[in-house]
Amino acid sequence: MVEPRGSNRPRGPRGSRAARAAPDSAAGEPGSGEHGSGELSKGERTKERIVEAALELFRRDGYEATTMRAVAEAAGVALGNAYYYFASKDLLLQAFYQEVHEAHVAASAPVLAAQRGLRERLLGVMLAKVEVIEPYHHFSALMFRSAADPKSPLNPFHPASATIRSEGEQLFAQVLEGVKLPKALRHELPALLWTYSMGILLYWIHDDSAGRERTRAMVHHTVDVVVSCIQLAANPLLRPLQRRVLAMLADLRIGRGGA
Amino acid sequence: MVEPRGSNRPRGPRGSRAARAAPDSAAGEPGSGEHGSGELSKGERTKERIVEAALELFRRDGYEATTMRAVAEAAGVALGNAYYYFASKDLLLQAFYQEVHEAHVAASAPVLAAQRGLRERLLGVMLAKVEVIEPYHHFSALMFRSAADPKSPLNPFHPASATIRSEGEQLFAQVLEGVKLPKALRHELPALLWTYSMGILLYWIHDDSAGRERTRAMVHHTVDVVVSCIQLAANPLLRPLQRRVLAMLADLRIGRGGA
DNA sequence: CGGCATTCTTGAACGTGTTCAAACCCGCTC
DNA sequence: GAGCGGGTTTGAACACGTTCAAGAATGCCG
Repeated sequence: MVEPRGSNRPRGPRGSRAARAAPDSAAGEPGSGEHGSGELSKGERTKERIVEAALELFRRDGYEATTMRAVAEAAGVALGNAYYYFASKDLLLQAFYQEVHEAHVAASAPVLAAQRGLRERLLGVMLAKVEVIEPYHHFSALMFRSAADPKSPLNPFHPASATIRSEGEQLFAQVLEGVKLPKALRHELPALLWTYSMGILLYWIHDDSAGRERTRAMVHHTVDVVVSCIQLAANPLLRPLQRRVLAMLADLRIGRGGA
Repeated sequence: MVEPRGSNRPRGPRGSRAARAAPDSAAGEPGSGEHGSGELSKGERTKERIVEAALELFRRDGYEATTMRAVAEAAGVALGNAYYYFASKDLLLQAFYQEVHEAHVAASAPVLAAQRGLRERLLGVMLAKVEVIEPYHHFSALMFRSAADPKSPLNPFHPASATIRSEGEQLFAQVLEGVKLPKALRHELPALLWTYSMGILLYWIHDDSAGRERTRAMVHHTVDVVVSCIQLAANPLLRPLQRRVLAMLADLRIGRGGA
């Protein structure tokens, strides 16, 4: 669909190739099928080492300051080997997102267990997010840099990021669990809230206030607004507006792959 | 405020320096003060040549495929000289944005002259935007890539982009001219509409439909929604929501430099 | 064991954006 | 003219992300 990338840029001799081997995304956990070898295969162990080295260096030095050479060295492999498992440095970031997301889910669990009201649940989850990502503020800008580029596998609409995006939406679906909602919205809200959280992230990235106070304030405000909007959606006075918004969302979904 | 960038990355010998000379942003047009020499100074002419070469190559080959070496050669200067005038390749893009924005203003003029209703004016201006940027779709992603990075001078909140952003808001202020509005919003709307247009841009970037039809449809829908919201804002029933939104916006403005 | 295929690994090489110290130019004053 | 000084220009050099052809390891079948 998108042309395979190397068409305008001048190349060396013979610029073929397209998809790498990429021993990735096997069905389930390792150690399931095959001839039950004890644990991870050799390649998988190497991949693991590379991810770990990368995450550690990212955390310590930031994304830009971490070179692929440093990652390779820290993982005890040759430079080219890192590229065998991760076709680009950006792709290494995906591992990072995954980790952050899992931490976020974990941090949200207590809130979701304790609170019943929409406002409290949403607020708790959003504040948990801000909490969780705080240690990475110094380099998280990068998320958006390539996230906005349609050609980058990191943008949330790229197939490669589909899982992580849908996991994000899932979390917001949990936020809505047990909450009374206008039924026209029930379907749309998880994706909308996920988008909203991306907006907060964008604000957060630009926020250099101490302790990220401004982002926290913003979360309080916007959660109020969002919850108000959701509740107002039931009001018959707003029916025409609601119709418009739903029509827009329907169109939006045609554009993407949207499940 | 933001540390001057070269603190973690390993450097060659002596990594001092901070601000370049950058013979830029003189008060008015050239040829005003000084001993009235005919026209542009030598340096200004060189700078001009570099911009022109860059824009042409960007248009022809896209941003990534255009190398600084190619720009320099096309401008008839040495590589290093391009960096004397533009501290980075990104900064060259700014010249491009400027050009696009001026084209957008020009394309909007007829609409603003002819239409009186808010919906028509906003719709016309937004469609004009989509029209104007269409030729650059193949590489405009880059706008957002660095636009989202707080450290990049291209992000709209960076001082270096302040002028171009405020020019954008100005255009939307024109859209509102002669339109009846809830006066609480009058102040906020230009910036909000500009933000809205950025959102559309983001959609547009990801839109690979033929003739960018989907974006156009999106514009129609969202303009409807936006106009509805503005009109509803006057409704007393929504006063509490309105108050919340305004409080949020106030907070938002503290964060930025916002005029 | 000997071949063969597949997966994994290597490191040199390429092209890129960017930096820097040294030169060049040009108008000025002695 | 000689010397000075600041704006301008140069091109080599650097570090980086990425590619690639070639080589090891490993597994598999006879």
